[in-house]
Amino acid sequence: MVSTPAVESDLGWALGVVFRGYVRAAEGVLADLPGGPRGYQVLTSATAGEACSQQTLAHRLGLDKTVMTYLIDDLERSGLVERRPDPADRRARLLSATDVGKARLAETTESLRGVEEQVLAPLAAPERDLLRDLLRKLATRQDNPVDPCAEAEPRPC
Amino acid sequence: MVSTPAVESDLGWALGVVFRGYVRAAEGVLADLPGGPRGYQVLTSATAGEACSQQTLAHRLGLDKTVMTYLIDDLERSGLVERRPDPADRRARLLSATDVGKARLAETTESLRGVEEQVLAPLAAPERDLLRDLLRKLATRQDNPVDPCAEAEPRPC
DNA sequence: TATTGTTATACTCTATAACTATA
DNA sequence: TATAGTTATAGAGTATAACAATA
Repeated sequence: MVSTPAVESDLGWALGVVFRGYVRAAEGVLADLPGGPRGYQVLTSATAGEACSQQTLAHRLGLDKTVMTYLIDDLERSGLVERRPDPADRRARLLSATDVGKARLAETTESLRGVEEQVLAPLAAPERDLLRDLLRKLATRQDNPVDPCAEAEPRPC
Repeated sequence: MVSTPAVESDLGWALGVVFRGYVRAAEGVLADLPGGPRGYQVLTSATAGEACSQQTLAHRLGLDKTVMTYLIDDLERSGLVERRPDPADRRARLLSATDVGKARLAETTESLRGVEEQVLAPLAAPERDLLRDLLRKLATRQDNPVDPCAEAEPRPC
């Protein structure tokens, strides 16, 4: 009668287990990257030129703006990203990845592919793709518009 | 060229956004329940009689054993659960939900169903079920065996 | 006056280790 | 000696608020 534990029907429980499992699995790969998983996400955005302002990036990544400051401090100290005043609004900082940062991102991304496959390993291949798609769809729609700078839309960044 | 942000292909990013989204959405419902989302999970397990020992429960829920102590302290102070020494091993505590706790759980579970639907709202109905199934499948397999007490199996709990 | 980013402070959460009681 | 649980302490992580520069 205990064959199907009650917690398992809780979406929050499943999400938590999977999320923690991913973070734990990615720890090895992201350990020496400043900021860990979040540093990786910032570096990704900086490389893709999506870092219009620290604040919009912070919102997109689900972080506090003060955390974003520390995070970028560390990444900049390691020579992975640079920030300079936005000529159009000198209060804001434009974030960009250095060549070193881009190379580092490429390596890390490659390693993370392996981690993701490892985390999703209990599922069959088509299920893995399905889960990826569903999560991405949910994340993008629940979060905010697709355009990274669409919130305060004075210019396309 | 900025139409598909780079972070969005990162499984970790999607998981984080969805997980945080769920936690935020559930906050209202779980605010006055001691321990929040984790208190809810403990209460669920206690009601279902899956709380063979605090330690196995802690592992199942992804918590430290010390955190489990505080969590149960709060739930017990609120009269939702009880713990008493396991007659078969008086070092361990058997956790059970009180009648008040069971009633509270029923209410909360009902409210959470609504929250889950709200979180999954961006998906079509069949996609929602699919995502639930995939997450549960992944969580149960990645976590540990189905039997809640299968780790140290001296007796079936 | 409002906003971006920084800094300083305080608070919460979590992990570590020491302790008790049982085995 | 080893384990379940508790307690105390310390550390990391996080949020709050005050500040500087720019709009």
